[in-house]
Amino acid sequence: MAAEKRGDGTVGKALDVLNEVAEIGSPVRFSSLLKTSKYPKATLYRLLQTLLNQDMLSYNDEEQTYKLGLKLVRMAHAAWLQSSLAPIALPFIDELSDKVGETVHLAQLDNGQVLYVDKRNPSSPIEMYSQAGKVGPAYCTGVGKAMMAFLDEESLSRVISKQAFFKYTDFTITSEKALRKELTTIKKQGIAFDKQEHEVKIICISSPILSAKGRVIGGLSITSSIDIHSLESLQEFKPQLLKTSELIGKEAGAWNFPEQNN
Amino acid sequence: MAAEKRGDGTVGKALDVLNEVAEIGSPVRFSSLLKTSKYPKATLYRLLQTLLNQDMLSYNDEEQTYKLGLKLVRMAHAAWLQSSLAPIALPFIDELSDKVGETVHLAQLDNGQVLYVDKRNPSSPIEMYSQAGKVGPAYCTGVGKAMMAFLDEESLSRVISKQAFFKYTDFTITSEKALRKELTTIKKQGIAFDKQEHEVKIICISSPILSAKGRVIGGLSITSSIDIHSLESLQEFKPQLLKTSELIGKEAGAWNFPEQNN
DNA sequence: AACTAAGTTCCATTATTTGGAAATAGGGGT
DNA sequence: ACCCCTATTTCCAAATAATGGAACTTAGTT
Repeated sequence: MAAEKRGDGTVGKALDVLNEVAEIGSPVRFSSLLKTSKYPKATLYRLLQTLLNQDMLSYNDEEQTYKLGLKLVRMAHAAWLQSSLAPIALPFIDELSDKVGETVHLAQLDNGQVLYVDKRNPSSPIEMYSQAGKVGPAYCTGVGKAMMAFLDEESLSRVISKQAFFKYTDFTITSEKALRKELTTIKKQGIAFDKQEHEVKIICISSPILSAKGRVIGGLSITSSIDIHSLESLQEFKPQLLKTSELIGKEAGAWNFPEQNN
Repeated sequence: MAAEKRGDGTVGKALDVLNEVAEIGSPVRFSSLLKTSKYPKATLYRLLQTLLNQDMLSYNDEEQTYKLGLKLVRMAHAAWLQSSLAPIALPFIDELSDKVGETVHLAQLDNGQVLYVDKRNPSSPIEMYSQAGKVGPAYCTGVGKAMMAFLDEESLSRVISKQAFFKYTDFTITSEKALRKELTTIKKQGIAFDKQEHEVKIICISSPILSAKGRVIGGLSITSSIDIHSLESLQEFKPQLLKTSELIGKEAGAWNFPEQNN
């Protein structure tokens, strides 16, 4: 037995299709989905109809395209409230961002990737769309490395196996060996840096958020650009960053926030 | 024809269960769900397992509780990007919020309710998902009334039939008749006010966002409290509010934003 | 009108879901 | 330790829903 891979009957298939639409990221036509999809025409068609009925997708008559439905936005609000660290961490992040005057990110590990669940940007609002819900690579971001460094070996291997090691910049770590070495250093120092590994000019200092039992429940970072800060000057935020992470970890414990196992 | 009720096979049932968990808003035990649910024990159990497998739900071993999964947060980001007015409206809202220095909300009608898809709060920093994804009543909010006022009769009846007419404050409109009268005035003036109808002390001025063909695609509001503004002083924002709404409507047209039919 | 590509429906076959009932796991309490 | 009560999980034959190849419809082209 062992349905090792995916596949919970029809529901699994439907969510699969939903994911495909999500990943494409823009309105898609039926025929376009059909080309990628592993499901036969009639099946795919019916799955799409069902998802439409359920408001998980919306359909544009004129363009004949499908896209994700607003119902998801609605549900996600509930999910964010009840499943992310964000509501718990909120006051601490506000305070940290006020004090340091830089962009602060709160993230969690989700399926080997970094899922940003909150963000504070004290200065300008413009830049990008909201970060909550956005995902990024774990192996080349500050929060990602900070969280990985404190995983137990089993979880770590699982997460590492999901890394793409794509070379975003000249500084991106592109091998498991180099990554593991870096993680050892990070664990020793309690702090991770992103040295322009994901985006040119963007650097950050980051720490894991640990539960009372020492398990990783999230990550916190202060981000800046090399036009404003050097790695050394980011260092100065270390005490405040660690303090905030610790406070969030404590608070999470008080709220029974689950120890995850990604 | 007309599958009047709900029910797209198993997928529908699974999403139903997901909704139930979402609506409860906090981690739930199996037995607790079972009491509310229309599905028999074994069925409910398997649906929950499937949703767990798919990361739509997460399970807390110690507490034996289910809650919404992070996958939803992730998907919602994609949904927000591709299905809401927010990305299109972003620059216009930034500008409006800068100019007026007050809280600005962007909303859409979703299933008879107001779904907030973006928010700017010039004073305190952005707390993204704390508002995006939030829903509110249509009959007693500025954006809700502004949008309703410009619906065609068919859509309007549908939306009105979904209103609860709960009396939140002394000023809440609690009958269809009174609401329809108010909507007529709003349509004439092109602007709606929330006169503490939803929350005491909170007032707002609001306008619909219309497509080129005059169909409602969203709503925009400037919110304040009676401690700071009177209705008369909110009036002063009318030209800017209308202008911004118009610009967003135009831009949406350029991007082929679909005319919805709520 | 004939051709083509895209989208939709049909329906006999097959695979999944169903749900009552029984088994199992967890607590207390005595 | 034992029993009892409750909550959760598993089983399995019957019932139902999903499947997908093929046929059909629609819209756009030559």
